[in-house]
Amino acid sequence: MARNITPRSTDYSQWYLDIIKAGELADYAPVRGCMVIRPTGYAIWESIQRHFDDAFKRTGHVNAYFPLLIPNSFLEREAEHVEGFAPECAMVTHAGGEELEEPLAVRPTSETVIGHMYSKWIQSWRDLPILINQWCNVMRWEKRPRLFLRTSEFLWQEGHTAHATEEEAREETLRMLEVYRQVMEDVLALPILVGEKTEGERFPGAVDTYTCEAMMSDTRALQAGTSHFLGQNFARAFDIRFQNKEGDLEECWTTSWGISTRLIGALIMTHSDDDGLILPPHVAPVKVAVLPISTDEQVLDDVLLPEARDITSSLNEALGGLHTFLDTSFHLRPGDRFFTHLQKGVPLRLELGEKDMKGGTVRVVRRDTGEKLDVARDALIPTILKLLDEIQASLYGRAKAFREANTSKAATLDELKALIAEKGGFVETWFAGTPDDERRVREETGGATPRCIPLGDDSRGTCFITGREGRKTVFAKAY
RNA sequence: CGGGGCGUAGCGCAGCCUGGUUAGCGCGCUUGGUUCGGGACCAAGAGGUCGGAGGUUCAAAUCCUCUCGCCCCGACCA
Repeated sequence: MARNITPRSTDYSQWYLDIIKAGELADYAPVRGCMVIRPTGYAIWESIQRHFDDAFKRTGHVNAYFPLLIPNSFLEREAEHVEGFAPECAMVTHAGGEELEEPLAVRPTSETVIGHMYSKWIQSWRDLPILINQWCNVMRWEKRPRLFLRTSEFLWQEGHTAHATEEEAREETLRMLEVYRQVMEDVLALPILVGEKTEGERFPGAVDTYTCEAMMSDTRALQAGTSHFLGQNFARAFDIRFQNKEGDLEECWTTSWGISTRLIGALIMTHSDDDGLILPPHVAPVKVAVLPISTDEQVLDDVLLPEARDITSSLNEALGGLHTFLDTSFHLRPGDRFFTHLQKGVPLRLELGEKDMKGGTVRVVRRDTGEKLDVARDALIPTILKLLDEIQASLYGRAKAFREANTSKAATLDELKALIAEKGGFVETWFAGTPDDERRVREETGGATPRCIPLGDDSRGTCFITGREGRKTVFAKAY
């Protein structure tokens, strides 16, 4: 049988779905727009969770859990928030065989319930800050679902913090943005453009929204994570007040920030090739697959398997976890066994056969380059550690070079239109427009939206729409 | 919600226009054999109320009506 993945150049959507299918990552669920995350995909999510959760803990956050069902009246308390989320809320109207007095929303995000609880928990300046994170599922009834990128139900993490001062809340917003950037770059090997959202792209109810933007291998942008400075909007709506040192009542300043299973989609669309997924070693649940190869059962039992077990356990020890998979599917032929791991993105494959045993070597194959190395058994463990680091760095470097090659500049709307139509990718502009201008650009360019105003760049120039002085703004078509 | 397309075996499809024995093909699956270091081959099997309901007809996967569901492209969005 020939390859079962549509080439990326032929049909990107199909390619993406094929990789998910071939890698056994996820399926559509019986309910429209919902997905089933299969064990292979879920292991990736657990790995992502672990890395982010560690980073949250290091920055002083703790985990908690808030309810799935939110009274509709809660959502209505913040005007922009309800306007933004009402259209995509799933509502529970009946329970216990009766119609409910008040419909309950299946949480699309938890600012409201958490705000409600914070107002009870916070009395004094001594209660602040509150730094809580929640790992949970949310539901947004999207018009057009796409596995991992936009499913009706998805898994995510939402951090919600409350602070005594604006300055502290703003610091928190940017701190978590930086935490996101670091984990995404160092662990997921995703080059990230961090910046501020324009007015039209802001989170409903936020004062400022910051974002991590990544570029997929079809040059479209993907919003990989966001961090919001909510000002006192939710504190006002939910009465989150505290008494300061002087004895006066003040409203809190709150933040929220989130990443989701969408990151799995980002991994797929950044690193995969036409053979399947390629996982950066730091996030890969299985970093090394060990395949003893022989048709001789005696040789397998007496020589290869003991050796493979030995390699597996020393590797697990060296890697500090169960990251090595000993493949004993001997009912399959070698080619089939190779492709299983290839499609699932395992960074390194070790082949151990009689030839290798005689030569005192192990065949090591890199997933990212296909390069094959015969490594001396004595040097195996350190070589693998080194190779994993190399793969990690190489995947990041490759993606970053790709992003840079697909980033350009436009000074006028016509230039932007031409670039979006012909080249795609990120286009840097000067922009000072309103949400109406954003809509206009979107229509005129066939879908380009402002992705962000990059952080740490205070340069100014003439806005390509209004002619006023504008900030550097990156436009792109986004998922 | 607008525009397109599709429902036939676990998956992917052909057959439909022009109705006619027992509904086919590829992959996968089962069994046996030969293979086995980058997706094997041979042989024998299992597996279908042709999305659903109604109608036309001697006869419907095929024609007609209604209905349900799914996918793609837009608008909306992490």
